[in-house]
Amino acid sequence: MTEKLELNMNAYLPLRDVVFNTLREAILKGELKPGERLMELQLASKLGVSRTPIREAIRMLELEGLAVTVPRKGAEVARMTEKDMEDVLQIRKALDELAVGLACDNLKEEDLEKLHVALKNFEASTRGHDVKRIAQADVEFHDVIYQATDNPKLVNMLNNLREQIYRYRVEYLKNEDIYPTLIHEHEKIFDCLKRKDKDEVIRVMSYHVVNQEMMVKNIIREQE
Amino acid sequence: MTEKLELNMNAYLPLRDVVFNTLREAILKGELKPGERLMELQLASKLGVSRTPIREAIRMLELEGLAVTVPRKGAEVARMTEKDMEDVLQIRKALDELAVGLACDNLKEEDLEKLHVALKNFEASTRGHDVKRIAQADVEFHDVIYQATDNPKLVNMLNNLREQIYRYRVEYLKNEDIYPTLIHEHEKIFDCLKRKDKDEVIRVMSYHVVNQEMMVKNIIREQE
DNA sequence: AATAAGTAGTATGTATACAAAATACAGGAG
DNA sequence: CTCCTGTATTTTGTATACATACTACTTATT
Repeated sequence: MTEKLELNMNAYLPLRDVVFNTLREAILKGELKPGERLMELQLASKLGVSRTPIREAIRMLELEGLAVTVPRKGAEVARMTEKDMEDVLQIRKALDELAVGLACDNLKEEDLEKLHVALKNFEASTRGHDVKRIAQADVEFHDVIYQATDNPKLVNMLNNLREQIYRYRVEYLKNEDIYPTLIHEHEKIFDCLKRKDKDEVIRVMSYHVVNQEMMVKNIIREQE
Repeated sequence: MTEKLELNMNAYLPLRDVVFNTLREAILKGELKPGERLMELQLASKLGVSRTPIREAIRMLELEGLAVTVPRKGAEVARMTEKDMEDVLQIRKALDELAVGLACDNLKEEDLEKLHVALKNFEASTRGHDVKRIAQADVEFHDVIYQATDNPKLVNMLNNLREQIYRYRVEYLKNEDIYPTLIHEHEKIFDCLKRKDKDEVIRVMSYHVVNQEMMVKNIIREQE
């Protein structure tokens, strides 16, 4: 039969998505710096594709807030001022509170276990010095909560907001002094969820995000 | 899809943006119905442009949540289930609460005046029978609040969320019985903002959105 | 009659060609 | 020296061509 051949072809992704993911990664990792121009021809030759998928990927980055384009001038990696960061974190605070509240209502026993694993995993990661791994472990902890909201649109928006501050988060995670605080806050969130104490978990999450905001703002101020 | 779909070429804008706006309007107005396919060639010939700007516009609609594309199959106007609507309104409730709280902190005297004008304007519009005008007046009332948040990103997200339920909102606004309630709620919001009673205005706004949610859900249930 | 294979037609994915606008720079006028 | 301007170059905007996958219909086989 010809069945298996078709299965192999299923692994196929449109180039625009491959390009989109590649550029997004590069921006988040800081390989493409804020303000850097995204020139279609240059990117096309660098990635070995034509301009068409590049252009479509840029349109997508644009709506994700990772790129800004000026008509007839082109696109560049979005710059972030302190004000932009405040705006993003203000929204993120509201949505993280919503998410953790929903999670508190919905969490199953198995979710709590996953959360506990993620918690321990984060704690362990801070004993190493691999900042990316720490950031990843933190993402995974919060992801368990996001998934429990049973609201895909909300998950999507929270991931997007997280993306927008990722560059700066990695910076502040280099400061090892904050690890104990972060771990403690994660533990408190976990405890509240276990006890189904909705009001309290929202309060803790709120504090957790505000803390982040101050850290990130310090980073930005230093960079300027 | 036999409507005309004409482009407004007056503005000096890249065609992708013109096409994007045109298609978005058509979807919101219901000229393009949920589930309807968005075929590039067909749209291109109908709008008198090539496929390129159409494709880029579709990528943008996709990230706005107004279109869904399946690789190698094409795009279609996003369908909305009752669950999707719940999800959107859950988020909207959280962000509207945030917005009205911020507005309460920031509102200047002139903003209050603008809000009062919008309030009266809405009231007046309900005495006519032009549903679109009523919807527009409602949008303008809430826009004054959004603008006062001084958070462009939040404004953007709220506008996007509003877009996603616009089709159904216009439906429920056809029910004239609800006008007094809506007017009363708007008045309460205005009064609270005038008195700078932040806690209360958030409570009222929350109620306002929950009310909408129930109405919209009824509409969807009727349609199924 | 039902199903499978083959085939024509259609739609999307990608590349490239051409047009128009923006930018950079050189040279000349004041 | 500064500013303006014209031209060359670069870059984006748009259209089109070609390749490939999908759809639907027809035909053949059981």
